[in-house]
Amino acid sequence: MTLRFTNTLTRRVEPFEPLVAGRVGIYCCGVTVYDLCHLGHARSYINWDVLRRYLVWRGYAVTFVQNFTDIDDKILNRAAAEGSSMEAVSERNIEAFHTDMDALNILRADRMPRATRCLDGIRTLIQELEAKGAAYCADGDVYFAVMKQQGYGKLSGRDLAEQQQGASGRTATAEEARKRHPFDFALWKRAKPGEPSFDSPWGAGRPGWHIECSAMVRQELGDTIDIHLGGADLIFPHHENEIAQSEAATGQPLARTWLHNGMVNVDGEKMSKSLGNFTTIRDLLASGVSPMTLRLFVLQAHYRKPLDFTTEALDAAATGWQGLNSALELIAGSGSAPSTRAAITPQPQGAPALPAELSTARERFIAAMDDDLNTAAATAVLFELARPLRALANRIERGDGAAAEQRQTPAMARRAALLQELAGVLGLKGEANAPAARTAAAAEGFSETEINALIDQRRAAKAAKDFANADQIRARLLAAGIELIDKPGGLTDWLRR
RNA sequence: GGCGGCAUGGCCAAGUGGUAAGGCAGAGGAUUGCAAAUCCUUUACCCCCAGUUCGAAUCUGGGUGCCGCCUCCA
Repeated sequence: MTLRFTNTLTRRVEPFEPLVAGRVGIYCCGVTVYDLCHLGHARSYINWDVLRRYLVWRGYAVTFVQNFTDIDDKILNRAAAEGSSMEAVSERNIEAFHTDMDALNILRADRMPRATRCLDGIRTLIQELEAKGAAYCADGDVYFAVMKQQGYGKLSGRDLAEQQQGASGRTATAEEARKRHPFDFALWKRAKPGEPSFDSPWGAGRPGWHIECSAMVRQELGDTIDIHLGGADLIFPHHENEIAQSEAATGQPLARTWLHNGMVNVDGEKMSKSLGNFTTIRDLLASGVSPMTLRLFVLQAHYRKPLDFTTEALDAAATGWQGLNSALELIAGSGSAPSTRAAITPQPQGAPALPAELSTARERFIAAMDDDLNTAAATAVLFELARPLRALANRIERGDGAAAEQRQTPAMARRAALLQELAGVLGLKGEANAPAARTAAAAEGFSETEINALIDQRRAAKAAKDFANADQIRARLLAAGIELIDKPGGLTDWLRR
């Protein structure tokens, strides 16, 4: 079984072979930092984080580069609207990006270049394109000449000759008039009065959107990289244009493999700012959805398919995560397995002989992930591994002494270690959440002392065989979201539901 | 209009030629004063039509429906 990916460039599933054996260079298109990240970003970066973790686990030396677009009309508009500066808006949102991504357990990229700090590379690239006749300057703007580039449209499956007809109605604006072809795009934009600008051979201005990625890829990873990542909505024009620029300049393929993730939909439509149907990551987390629930929700679907975001589906993921989590926390509680909460590490060479069931589980996990990152099938393996552990954890929680003993058996320990290792490859880590749940319950109307008092009342009622009264107390607390759990020895515990 | 993708049980979602993973929800039983947890059992002819094949959810053709891109977008 070999690792295979669906390459957007060839539209087929093909075996993955890095340019240099054992090393993988990855470039992931980042965000334009004019606002907070929403669930679409979360989905994309969770998927690519798993790709990265998996490659590392399989023993590749991965260099992962992700950019920030920190100059753009939207950032300037935002800065103008709030009376601050481009830098202030960018800095704030870069910080927010890190906070949100860290919360989702997404590993930080090895290098995170910013457009405003790569201007030398950008200017050099544009000059090379100009020298080769692939770019032209028009009134302070510089455009890429798509007609000069053989194969333009190969990524998105577009044919320039056919596309021209459909574009005939769009040449009215002043900018369109300066272009030689409607698909020509800006490499450098002349500065408008009052806007931040940078010097260049073509006058003061700033880089176009697409050129920064071409320059950063080259600067950080070289002319040809192994994998280029992004959302499906970037295929055209962004990635098409990146390819055109880079390949016109270097004469080399920009990336061997192009991977694109599907969109997050709401009510069947793409989540986007313009439709106003987006939820930010921090809003979702603030609403009480755990980061790992979101992660599981994303990973239970295949990365290329659209993912419909509904509260029902998210609730299902939350319940599913509780099960996995209790299995993972059982491990953490036993202190017998090594923690994989830090960065992912390669799987041990010459893995120890495992019992047949576990060894099969591990193979199924690898086969699923090798098959174009089939995380949905991979999570199924996790659930199957977790089932006995989860059952054990629940019995321990409810006071079953025999269950506590079983936790220590070698069979359970091996199963637990494997579960934790594979969960770590997917970036899933145990969350201890009981204390927070109690605080929330107490805030909802019943103080902890009141709850304890009611439990005492109920115990007395039970002793007097007054079950009607006992059940009434249970119902009363349940209505407030507090569940009573009777344990052996006449003890009663409670949980926030 | 052009390009690309998707249609699997109540919901989500794997499965690319040999009689359908997994999660959520549901049902029956054991157990429990009740509840919870646990254990056992259980719920799909894979959008429609035609074709290829010994055999198709899986391949081919046609149809229907939905989505994305073609303008900034993960």
